[in-house]
This record gives sequence, C-alpha cells and structure tokens, in this order.
Amino acid sequence: MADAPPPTASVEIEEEFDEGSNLLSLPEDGYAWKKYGQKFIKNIGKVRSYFRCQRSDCTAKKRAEWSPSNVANVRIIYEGTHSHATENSSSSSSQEATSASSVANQYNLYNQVFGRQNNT
DNA sequence: CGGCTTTGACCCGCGC
DNA sequence: GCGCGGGTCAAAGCCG
Repeated sequence: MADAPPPTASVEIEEEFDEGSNLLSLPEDGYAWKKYGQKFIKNIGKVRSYFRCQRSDCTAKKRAEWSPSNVANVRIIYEGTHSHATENSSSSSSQEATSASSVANQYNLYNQVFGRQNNT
C-alpha cells in the first residue's frame, strides 16, 4: 500500500481569503512554517512567498500568493502532506481537514510577510 | 544566546 | 542554442 505519500501531487489545495471576510486572519494550521524565499512573479503580477514545515519529518510546504496592490487578498496553497500532527495539541485524535477552524494565532503570516509588528 | 527572519545570487528547466 | 523565469539555498541581522 502506499505507505509513503505520492510526491506526484503538485498542489494540494488552494484557499482564498479576503479582508472583508476574515479580516487579516490567515488560517493558521497550527504548524510551524519557515519562510525560505519570497519573489515577485511578474507573470501573474503577484508576490509569492515560500514556506516550509520546520519539521524534518514533515515535507509539507506552504505557498502564499498575493497582489502588491491587494495584500488583503491572499491565496494560500498547501503542498505536500504533514507527517506529524499539529502543534496545537488539543485532541490528539483525528485532525479533520474539513473544518480547520483554528483560532491559534501564534503565527501571523501577515506579520511575517507584510511586516513584523514593530512595537516599541 | 538562540532562533527565526530577510535578501541576494545561483541553478535548472523549458520555450522558441 | 540561448534566454528567461521560477525556485531554492546560504548568510547575515535582529528580536525575544
């Protein structure tokens, strides 16, 4: 059986968020992501950020794409699969991908990409 | 002090 | 065959 997840999958899921709906609240999956690159794709006229799971056993990747003129509209693309549960250790049971309603804001993507909170 | 983040440069693949 | 784009890695800096 397919023990190892088929790396053939390019993009798993795409989610779109807009400020008017969630108001600067990226869907924190509860995973720890490490930004390893950011580039402006003129082909689509958008900025693309690349995130990777910090776990060594986790090959999951996260991609953030938004327009420089509309940073409120961010498209998150999840690539790969997580081999470990979320850091949000709540119910060590099943993590339903159906409702990822995690209110965990430990990682603010907006703070990572749009500008860290420089509070003095 | 450690950890994480950021930027630049380099590399490879594909298209024509 | 060459050029360009996209993607990744590395190093350094800063913050808590």
